[in-house]
Amino acid sequence: MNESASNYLNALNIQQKEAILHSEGPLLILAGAGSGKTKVLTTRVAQLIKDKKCFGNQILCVTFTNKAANEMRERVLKLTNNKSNSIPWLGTFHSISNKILRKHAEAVGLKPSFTILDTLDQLKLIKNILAAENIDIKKNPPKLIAYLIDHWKNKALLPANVKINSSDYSKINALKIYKIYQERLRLMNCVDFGDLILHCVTIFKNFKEIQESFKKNFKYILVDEYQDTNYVQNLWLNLITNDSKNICVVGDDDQSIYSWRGAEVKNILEFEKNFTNTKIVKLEQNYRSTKNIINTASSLISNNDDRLGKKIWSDLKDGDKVRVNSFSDGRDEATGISDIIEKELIKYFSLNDIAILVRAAFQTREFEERFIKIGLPYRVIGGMKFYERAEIKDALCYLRLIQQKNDDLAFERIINNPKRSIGDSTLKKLHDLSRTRNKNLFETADEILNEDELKPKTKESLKQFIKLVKTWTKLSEQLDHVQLLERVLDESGYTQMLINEKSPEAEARLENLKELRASMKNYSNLVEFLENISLQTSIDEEWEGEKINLMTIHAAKGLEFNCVFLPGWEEGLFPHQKSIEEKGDQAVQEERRLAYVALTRAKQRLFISFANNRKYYGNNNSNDWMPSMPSRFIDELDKQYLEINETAKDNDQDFEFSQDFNFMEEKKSPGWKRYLQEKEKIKTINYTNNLTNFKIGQGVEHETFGKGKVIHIDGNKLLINFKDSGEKKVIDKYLKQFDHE
DNA sequence: TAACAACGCTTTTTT
DNA sequence: AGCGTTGTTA
Repeated sequence: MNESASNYLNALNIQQKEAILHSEGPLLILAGAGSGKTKVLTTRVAQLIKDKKCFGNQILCVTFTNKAANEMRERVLKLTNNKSNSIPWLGTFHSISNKILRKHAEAVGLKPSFTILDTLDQLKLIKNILAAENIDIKKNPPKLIAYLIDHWKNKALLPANVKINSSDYSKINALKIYKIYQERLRLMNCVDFGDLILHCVTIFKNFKEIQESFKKNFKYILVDEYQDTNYVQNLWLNLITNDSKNICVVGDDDQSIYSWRGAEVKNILEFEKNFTNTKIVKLEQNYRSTKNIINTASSLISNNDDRLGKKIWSDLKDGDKVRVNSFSDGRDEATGISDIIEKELIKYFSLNDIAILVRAAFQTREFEERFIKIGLPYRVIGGMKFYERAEIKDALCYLRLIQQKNDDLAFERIINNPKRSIGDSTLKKLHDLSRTRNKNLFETADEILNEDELKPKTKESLKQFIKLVKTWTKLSEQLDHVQLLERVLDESGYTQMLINEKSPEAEARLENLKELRASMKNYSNLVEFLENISLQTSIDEEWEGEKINLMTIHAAKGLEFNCVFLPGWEEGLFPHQKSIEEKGDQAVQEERRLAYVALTRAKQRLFISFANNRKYYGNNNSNDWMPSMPSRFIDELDKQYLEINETAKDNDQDFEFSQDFNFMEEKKSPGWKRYLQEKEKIKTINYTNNLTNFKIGQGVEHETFGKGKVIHIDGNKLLINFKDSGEKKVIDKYLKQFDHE
């Protein structure tokens, strides 16, 4: 062992060392939140290479997200001083499967240049099939069918293997669609996310020599976030694991939050039954959070059953108590949190150290509005995916069609975009003809230019389009992919269409297309670009700059922040109503694990909050407030680690968070009465707030911005011209009168 | 065919 | 409030 290797081993605790040095045979690492599991995994990989147990390309290392994979790659390379291509098989299940499938596409009847469809393409395809089969779209919602297909794939079930035991019509229809769907995918040379993995499994099962070559190559296997693997992923792993059984999985049953995607905690619970002589290592020391945070999180998760029973502990200081705040409504919550950030945190922490983690994506909106208003920079992580934007998809579909004429979905998307007077009726005709002639849409369109199927005007328009695509196809052999895109956007009239629009949105779209061009330069040719773009979540999430982080709890998995805000801890939102309706107590337990993940993201400061009223669906009528109750999870937190602030409820000293949950039925319950009282009070507050006492031209003073003058009034929001900090919008309650000379 | 109004549904979480 | 689907009109 060389010097630097022993150095980095010294920085580890006993269990961590144990996990790293136990290189042979099955190993299960139960790693609590913040227990240094990434460190263990990266060090383990580095150690295998340094000890010459194998080459970097003989290690299969599977992570859950691209972000995690990139981070691991960086850290391993740092430890081994190696080149970036030295661990080629480090990636997500999907990206590794993609790589395998490109090599062996023919084994499942595909060409290596297959396209990966995203969720929207999938849905569109299902809709098309439903239309062609004359199946009622209302009785058979495409989304439900997509969901069922996904579930079957997660269970490794091809159409022929699906068993439906009841006379469940929606499932019978869905299965029928599934069959056609798979045929269509093959004809278009496309796969969906689920196929990436399932096709690999099929190949491993049907082609022993291919399976053997991988089994032989992968001397060591490592799997991160094992608690979130589903049946087909686990099967995939088993098929690729060789007789030496050098498989090391890392997971935390308390952090299993993807059962809705087919994840089976069973995999981690039964790992030792599957592999005899499994070595189990528990990492229980938390290096991330203060004692108060860890103890709060532990008290919550202890309410779950069926745990493997880790006891995580922290050696760090107690730290501040976890704060629980109550607000009158969602907007108030956003205001309150931004106040805490400005008044308490900004002095000690970078904005990058601050995160707001929400249960559902729509919750970020109120915070965005607030931050825009007061001028605090923020970033939303994992929001709109770059390649999902309409203009990007349009551009990609042009390229997809150029590269692969049988991509009907691409054809359909761009045929009338920009408008070419080729509308629904023409498209319907094309679809029908293509089905009877057994040709793809492009071929069919090309063919009927010589026939009398279409009106002359439509025919001419279609002719122009076909001609353009053919020209681009020829050009694609001479030009590089970036130049090709430029030609396409130009000659198709797409750019001109956006320029003509003259709206800010159109300008943003043009900007996005520029960004697309820039990102294409990272790939050497069109095929390579198209092969990889679909698996890219977004074009390198910009982490640069000083910004507050906004994201869902799911997206925050694996991350940590000094200061964490957890808003919206209300019954119905968290735990979410839908999840409870679907799966009852099992779902509540998963929601609780999600809450546990949320709590354990925090290193130093943790703020939980709930609002007494929340508006859903962006309803602006003041009477459409949904009354909300504090989440049961707040009740489950051990109070000795909390500091509770009932800012919106100062009249009720012995207020308890646990209110009567079924208040709808029992309207005379104390909880209901209290709610009515609160509602009255909130109305009063809002009323007085809207009538501000300040007048335009008046001198005012603000705690942080100093002195200034009122220049505009909008309800209780005032635009102030501050002497030192310029124009800012503030709410009147933060202003004092200041009579200037 | 395209442009526009009306309507109803939505929001759980994602590779 | 925002989107997609449906209906109406030029």
